[in-house]
Amino acid sequence: MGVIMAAPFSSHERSLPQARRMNGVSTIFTQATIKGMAESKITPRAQDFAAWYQDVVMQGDMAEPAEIVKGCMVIKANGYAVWEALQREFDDRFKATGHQNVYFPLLIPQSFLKKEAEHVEGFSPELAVVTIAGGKELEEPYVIRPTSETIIGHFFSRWIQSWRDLPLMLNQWANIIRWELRTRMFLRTTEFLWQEGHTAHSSHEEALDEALRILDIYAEVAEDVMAMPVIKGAKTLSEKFAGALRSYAIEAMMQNGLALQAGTSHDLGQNFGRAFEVQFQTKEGKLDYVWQTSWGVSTRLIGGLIMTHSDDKGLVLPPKVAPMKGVLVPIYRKDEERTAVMETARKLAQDLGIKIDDREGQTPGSKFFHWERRGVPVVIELGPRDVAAGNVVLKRRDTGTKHTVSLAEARHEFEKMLDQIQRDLYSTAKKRLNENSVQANSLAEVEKILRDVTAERGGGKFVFTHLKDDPACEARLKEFKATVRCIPLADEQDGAGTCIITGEHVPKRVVIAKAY
RNA sequence: CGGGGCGUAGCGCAGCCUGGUAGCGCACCUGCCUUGGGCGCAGGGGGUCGGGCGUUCAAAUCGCCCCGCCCCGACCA
Repeated sequence: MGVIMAAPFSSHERSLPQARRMNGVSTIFTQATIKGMAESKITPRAQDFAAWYQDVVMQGDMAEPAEIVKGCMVIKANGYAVWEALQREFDDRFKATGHQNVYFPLLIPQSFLKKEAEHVEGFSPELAVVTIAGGKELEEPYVIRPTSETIIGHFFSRWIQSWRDLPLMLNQWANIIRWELRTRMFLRTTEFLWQEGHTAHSSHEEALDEALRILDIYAEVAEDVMAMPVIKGAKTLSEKFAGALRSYAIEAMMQNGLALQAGTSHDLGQNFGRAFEVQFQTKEGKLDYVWQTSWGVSTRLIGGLIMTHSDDKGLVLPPKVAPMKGVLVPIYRKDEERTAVMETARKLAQDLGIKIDDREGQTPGSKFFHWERRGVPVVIELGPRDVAAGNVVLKRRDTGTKHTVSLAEARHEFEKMLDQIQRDLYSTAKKRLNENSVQANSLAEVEKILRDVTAERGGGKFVFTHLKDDPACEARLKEFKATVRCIPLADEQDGAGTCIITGEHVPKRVVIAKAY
């Protein structure tokens, strides 16, 4: 056999007759064979997007549910390596813009949360609280940080006295816990990893500049590194961070058309400064509260990455975040072929900086499937025919196309291919975003477009319409479970108009969508 | 927190209705053979059937209670 393997297995295929004839060669697929494969079973996107996502996460060896810990996940090596790549990209940019890394305690005195009225109200429902420690009931319980504004506010007040201490620009990489009712791997888990930046400034203008500068960094990494197009915008007042003056976010569109808030940056004003008495003496000698910002991206980005690029065969990773940019699969039959192929393979792999999949007892076919599922951008095939001809075959994960190139050009072609994949992934995603962005000019129109959209069924759109930034107006969207994702910073459409609820003048269209 | 589903070998499942002491496929181990998209053959190892209590001569199977996970809704990065 050897010629055939049908198209990738999918669940609808399981119901097909067990034996069939292709190219004159009969291939047998028993139900048990397909279902029982340790690596298999990816539900097609069109059938059930949410199930597809779960399958891709697990088959791609990115993560699995912790099972014994409710709502938590184990991030596996392949997934954590992506996180490390993202961490590097962000961390370099934070450092280059004057931020320093620090680490604050995981446990926060419960009373701290209560110091900012809106903050406590926003976070109370999702707090995990430690009441017993060392076998004794604590006098004051600790909450496990859901975010660190409060404890950082406390220390800021000790560290900041004068305008000379400002700006203070810190960042921490940490884990946090928010007791969520509904969890999905990477997108929303009880515990997750993130970075949280916290800065203090002497003027509102400077703080706002900082918040927007960080938003630019978030957008840059999302688009240039993750190949995930985003819309930068302000959150509405009802969607903003609990305790902020105004929140900003980057919003991405997943393949099912649902929005994903992929990063947020907050203008905290003086709210936490007042709550924690973070005062400084101005150049003029007067006392003022500091103007703060906070901002974060989390492991949720990995979920966004997966839902932006992956396909029914499994994970697709942009080269810039892929733990393995390529892998070489050697092909041989007899020992003498093996010797010749492996010798060339070793040189080539070293030249390309990639690994050889030299596992014995596995056919090349099973290796191709293996790396395909794990999203490796380029698979290099090298067999006796190639060695004889001085060639090598490069296969793109995203398009599935193969290119035969000479060994001498392999390195150049490999790098060119990686570069091309990175660009193509972005433009494909960008095109999808554009094609699924529509305008609406009445509430009925918005509802008609979004009413039947769900995470599983898909069909989501970004609906651009004129809506006043008023909780009462947004409440109307709840009737069909949509939200205002953001008020784009740049006017993405056609300027001012009248609010579809109140008829009042609003300066530009907002983005309404269903979201994760 | 409401609704639904599930829990039997590492994974996916059958067995349960009608009790009789556990089975299939994949994975794994050994050998031979194969290798350009999930090779084949032969042999082999692996399970306190989620937990507890009860009914019974006998419980994966029947009854009660508990636990956990997943999915769907209300809340959220």
